[in-house]
Amino acid sequence: MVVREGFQIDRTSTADQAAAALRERILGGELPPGTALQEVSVAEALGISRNTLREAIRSLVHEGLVKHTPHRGASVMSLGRQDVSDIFLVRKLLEPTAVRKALDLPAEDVRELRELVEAVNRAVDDEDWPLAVELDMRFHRRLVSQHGSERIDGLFRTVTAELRLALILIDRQVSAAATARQMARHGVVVDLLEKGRVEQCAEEILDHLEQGESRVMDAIASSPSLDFASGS
Amino acid sequence: MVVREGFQIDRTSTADQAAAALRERILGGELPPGTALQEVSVAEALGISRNTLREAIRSLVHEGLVKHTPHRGASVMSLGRQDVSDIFLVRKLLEPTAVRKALDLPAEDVRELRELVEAVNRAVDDEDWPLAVELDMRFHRRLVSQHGSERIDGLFRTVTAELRLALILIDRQVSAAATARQMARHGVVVDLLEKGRVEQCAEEILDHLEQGESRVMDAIASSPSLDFASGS
DNA sequence: CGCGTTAGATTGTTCAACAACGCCGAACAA
DNA sequence: TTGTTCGGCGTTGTTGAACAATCTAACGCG
Repeated sequence: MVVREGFQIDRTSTADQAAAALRERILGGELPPGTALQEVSVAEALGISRNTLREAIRSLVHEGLVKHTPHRGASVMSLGRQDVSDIFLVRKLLEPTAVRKALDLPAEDVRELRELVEAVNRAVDDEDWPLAVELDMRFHRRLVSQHGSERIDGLFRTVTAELRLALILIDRQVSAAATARQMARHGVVVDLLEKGRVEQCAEEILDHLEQGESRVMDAIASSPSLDFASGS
Repeated sequence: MVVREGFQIDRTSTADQAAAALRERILGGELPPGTALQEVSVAEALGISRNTLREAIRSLVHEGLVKHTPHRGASVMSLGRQDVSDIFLVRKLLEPTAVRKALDLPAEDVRELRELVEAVNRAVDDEDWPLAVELDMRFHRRLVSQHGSERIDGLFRTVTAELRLALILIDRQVSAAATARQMARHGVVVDLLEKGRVEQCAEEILDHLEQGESRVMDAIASSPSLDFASGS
């Protein structure tokens, strides 16, 4: 708690560290959706005080990763159809418009995107799914950053984080082939972008998203988790 | 604290109540941008514990109304050019696209919008500026809600709240005539919307926003507040 | 005048206690 | 059996005090 790790000093509050730790555990698949977060036990497990944990949890609630019911405690958010639909609504608005703003994209940005695509492909080849998902989302984040707005980036970041909540449940339900085919389309997007065929690129992304949405929806439908879990 | 007001029971945590109280004071103009929020004094003023206040403040930080610097405390956020630009970037993305989605708008929604426009006009006639701003933003919120996404509504809500942070500084700097002319355009928007001239309506809104942005920018330029106050 | 040092104030975090509330089972009545 | 009421028990909500870590500003010194 008071220890300095290595050489670099700490500069982040323990509450934020705790939030980060929980976020990692949630997005990593330990603490699956629906898991209750009991204050005393979690605080003890993280080695922090109950009050500090409370602050951390409040952050995660704002990020949409944790659901809080008064006097009933906090639990890892579990998404229903409605949430997934909402999330993809956001993506279908943000990503195509981002591409449209990416006309005359600097060469450096194109290179960066291409590197991400290759990284994703490598991860898919290695069948390292968690990494593939992580890189995939980083790619999309990079696209959305073309809007040039912190706030939009923020929304997109939380939205992708929430989506991962759904993805961890279905990671292995989904066939490898379908995933690979899906990921391969990123290359097409960058190609179109480089050639300035913006409108066509937007179409491509939209279709990409539609497919992604229906795949997640299907997976949720065949999942044991409740649909109405996310609250009325 | 433990008292039940009237008959209806409380159902909201004191931290949330405190956050709401602070939000109101901030948006209302007491606690102008830059005001330091000392934990002990504020907690005492609100009649709550320091720990509870901390939770409230963390909420406001997430909403963008309060800025927090480690070991230096929290203060009411003060927006710079960059923030205003960012906020209008978001609005210029969200509002025109919302209108485009509002094709074949139900009659009831149109009526609701029209009522809001009239309410705004009434407030302008009465020169009740705080109310006018409030209603103006409610009108825009209603537009954005056409996206049909909770999360987009959430982003827009925080963004408009932040904008009010800038507006309270310039409320009275701005000429009444210009404000009135600006607000009057809402009627045009609804008219176009009702006639289904969606594209033209989007243009109208975009122009409306451009004008609003430059007006806020001008006001900030001639304001004593620092531009770089929002942090690097 | 510049600069390190120290003292005071403020924030970060913990701990222990109590109040308020939800959950669950036992006792009881219909 | 079914339904209701009543406590007990565990958890959350909130408080107050305490200490550690850090920032700020005034002071004194060269």
